[in-house]
Amino acid sequence: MPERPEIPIYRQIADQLRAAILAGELRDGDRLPGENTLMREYGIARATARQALAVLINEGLAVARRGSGVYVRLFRPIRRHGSQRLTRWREGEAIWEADTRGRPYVVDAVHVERAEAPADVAAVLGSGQVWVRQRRYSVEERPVQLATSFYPAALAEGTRIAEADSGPGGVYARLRELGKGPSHFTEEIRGRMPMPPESRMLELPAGTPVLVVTRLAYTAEGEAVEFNQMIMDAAAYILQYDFEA
Amino acid sequence: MPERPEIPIYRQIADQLRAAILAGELRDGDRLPGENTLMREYGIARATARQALAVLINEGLAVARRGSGVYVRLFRPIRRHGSQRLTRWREGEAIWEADTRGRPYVVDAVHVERAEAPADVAAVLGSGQVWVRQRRYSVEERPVQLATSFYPAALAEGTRIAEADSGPGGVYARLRELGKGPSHFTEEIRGRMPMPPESRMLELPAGTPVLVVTRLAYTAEGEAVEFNQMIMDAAAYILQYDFEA
DNA sequence: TAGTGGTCTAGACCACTTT
DNA sequence: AAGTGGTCTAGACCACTAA
Repeated sequence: MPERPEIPIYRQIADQLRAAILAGELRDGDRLPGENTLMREYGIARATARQALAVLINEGLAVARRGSGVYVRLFRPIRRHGSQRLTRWREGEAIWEADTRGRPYVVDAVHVERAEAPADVAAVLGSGQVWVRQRRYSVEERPVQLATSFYPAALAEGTRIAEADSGPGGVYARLRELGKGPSHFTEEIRGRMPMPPESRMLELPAGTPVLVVTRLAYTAEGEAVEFNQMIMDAAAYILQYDFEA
Repeated sequence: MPERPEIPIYRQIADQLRAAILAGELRDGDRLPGENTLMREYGIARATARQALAVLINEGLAVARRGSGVYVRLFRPIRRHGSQRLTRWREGEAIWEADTRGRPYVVDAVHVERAEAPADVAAVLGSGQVWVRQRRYSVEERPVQLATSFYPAALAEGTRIAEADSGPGGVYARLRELGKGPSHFTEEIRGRMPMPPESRMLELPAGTPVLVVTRLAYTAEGEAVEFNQMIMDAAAYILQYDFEA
């Protein structure tokens, strides 16, 4: 086995399995050799076999199903257009429709409340009191995004922005009715591993990072009217931005 | 110890340590309790203590240094602007701490060659033969990005695009001289765990995802002149895009 | 030299899935 | 009932770091 004894056994095994996956010998959903198989085949201890499989699981290339086996992971991303998608809100259509292109989607875990803004949010919105809208998006039964939006309380108070159902056209339509329609946006994107609550809400298998998109929306006058933070299953998304030189 | 026996011991320990990190009790660079400490303190076996620490390491919250200990991880990102036209919208609004000013990039691992294009590249550039430019960027001694650019061979042949040093102003200046200056860009962003070669080149600790940015550059006439794929240490970058409704 | 993390063995019991 | 992954114990030897 130790063709290259300087490389740990569990890494050699992981490398072989990864190569098989990337070469297409093992496809999406295929079953990988399990712990017992690896123990027999390579003459190693249980923990070592687990370690090899853990490498692939932590790379997001495989998922473990208790009582069943370890399987090659699927990747069917949603394409999200950053620069073009927001042009359609004027027509009263929910922004989310643009992303899924007719694929069925579900919004749940909706939670709307008035609260004191975290320091970073307050600094941007210039308002200590905010209305907070939280929700979760799922596509084809699979949760893919958690979103939390903040709006200055002075703006949202008494409007449907402060209700669970924000009405036709969503929050942006309400803002426009207030003469505060968003016209400029900035989006910041970071990548990191999920925290446990995010992992739970998005039902993420080990080895899946999240994309954190923070969007700020401004009126034409430069007033910040929305702070929106989205936590996305990185395996579920491709973000696309178009711009000119 | 088992306040909630349904939660595995190693998770309970990891949760306590994570809470201490997020609460600021343990700061960037601080040493976490090591394996031996956890074994004594919780009366657990070695493997269990390792498992607890592995959770934090895989979340990117900690890094292990052999022979030394496990430490809380630093996060000092670089802010990368995808579209810089709307700079007035970002003054005084940096949400996440980022230090971009005056930090020079060092470029190494430069490799330029003529090759046959991969299928996806060929489909975009409309050219099977391409010149490939690879390089690595580092900031403050730390490698942060790998980049691979493809140019149609018919365009690059005989120009400095096909040389290691592309000359003043870089490749884009050469393209302009050819009357093929890029004027429209699209960038696609994905997040995933790194493959071993990427991990090695970027010297990534376990638990750090990468951001994969694929940029396509088009002339004003709509001709694709560059396919550029960047692999970025996700802990080192914030990507920012500005746009209007 | 003492302590640390990295790798590995050889067991064990459990919950869960599949047959 | 058999097989699977999830958790855990109790050891071992090693390479590396720091005092």
